[in-house]
Amino acid sequence: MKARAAKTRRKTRIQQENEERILEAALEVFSMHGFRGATIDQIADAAGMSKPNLLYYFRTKDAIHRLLIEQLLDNWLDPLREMDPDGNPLQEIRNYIRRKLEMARDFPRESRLFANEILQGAPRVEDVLKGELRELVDEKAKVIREWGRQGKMAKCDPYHLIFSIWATTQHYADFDVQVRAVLGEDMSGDGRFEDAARFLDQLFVDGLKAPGKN
Amino acid sequence: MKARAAKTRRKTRIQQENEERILEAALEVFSMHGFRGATIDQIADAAGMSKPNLLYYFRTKDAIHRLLIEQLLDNWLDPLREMDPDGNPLQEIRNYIRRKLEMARDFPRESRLFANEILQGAPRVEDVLKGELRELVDEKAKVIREWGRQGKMAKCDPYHLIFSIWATTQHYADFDVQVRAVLGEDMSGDGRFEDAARFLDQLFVDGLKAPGKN
DNA sequence: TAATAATTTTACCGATTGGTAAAGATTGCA
DNA sequence: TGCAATCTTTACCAATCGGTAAAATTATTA
Repeated sequence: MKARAAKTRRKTRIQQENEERILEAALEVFSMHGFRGATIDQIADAAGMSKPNLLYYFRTKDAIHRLLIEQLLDNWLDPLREMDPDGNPLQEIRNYIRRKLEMARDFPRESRLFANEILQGAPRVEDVLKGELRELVDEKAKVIREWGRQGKMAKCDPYHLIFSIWATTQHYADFDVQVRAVLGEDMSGDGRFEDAARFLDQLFVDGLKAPGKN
Repeated sequence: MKARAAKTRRKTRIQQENEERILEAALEVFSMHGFRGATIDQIADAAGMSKPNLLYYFRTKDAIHRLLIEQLLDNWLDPLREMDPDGNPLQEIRNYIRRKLEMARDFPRESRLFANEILQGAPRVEDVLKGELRELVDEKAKVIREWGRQGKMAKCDPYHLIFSIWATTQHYADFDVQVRAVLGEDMSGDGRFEDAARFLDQLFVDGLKAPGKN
């Protein structure tokens, strides 16, 4: 522990700055090409430094990726954690959807980094998925089921509800290229976002059947 | 044209078999690692042949990928094409959802191949997205809007409706690892599929508000 | 300001990448 | 059966991959 303490000494100003630049560049590259498709040269290029210089701060490509994923997972589950068992069910779900949608808008690269990781078999996050994530979802699933039992919202499969919220919101980050191709580039990002938010609100609350018919 | 005709002569039995084996292997590898993350050696390995032998049938890595994407797009849009303007709106939408869900179940690698491509900026399918895909979606969006206008279903943004159908259904193929991690490996694929189908039916038709309340 | 620590550059390494040349083996057919 | 067309293997290539060694430079501090 003493020996380690010497290694864990305070970070230099330069170290601080360069690690940030590297992580920023790596997020850009990894989110675009996935782990195997990304190269250290690309990241170094995007960070505006030489490859050996980059490797002075992170000893391996894997180390950069690992840290990025770690930081990502820290924030990723927050919106779900915030879902309040004592709140108004429909309002809680609507809030959750909106928060997830905001994250897709504000952190699309993080979303794609995660999507790439899952899509390619999640070799580096499997334990988190089966541990932390699963526990949190189990917990919130119980809450949602209880809401249904109490007649505060429709009874439904809470797991698939959560999946469908993840899917619909993250879609706007992960499939951004497709969304833009279909809607046209000219529509502003904010307009798209507001339209999406309005639609998802409607879908998750009322569904699509003709109004007035029950 | 005459000169080309000579090249387009009938395929040998061996050629037929080997091209199939290669495409099958390539689908496996590309869908797992994306274009840049996949290597010819991996594909050749999976196809049980040497790299130069593989390159006898496909002259470049790109050519294999291109053909796979081409074949994929042929089938991918069929369910949407089949949506009948003269059918019962809600039933047509439910059918569309089910067909897409079946595709996610039966062709998960194709779904992931496409997802990888879009996620990584869609460099090889941009023209299809902005052309064929966009036109089809525009056409069906008009149909859905008309359904709303006639009071046969709720008025809603048809584009975001289509996005949300794509997102929710493809999620089960693209994020399979995550879905399994949360639901547990033990649940059979069929059970998962039926649960998902039932939930999506409920969501898209009735939404989540408590039944009886309008 | 001198010495020490931190940072950057230059030059490189072996392994792997996508792809080729050409000789050898196999196949189908007259 | 012979022979041309098809197929497969062996041996390679230049470029790029992730990563290292060590000298040269810059920043920090006693």
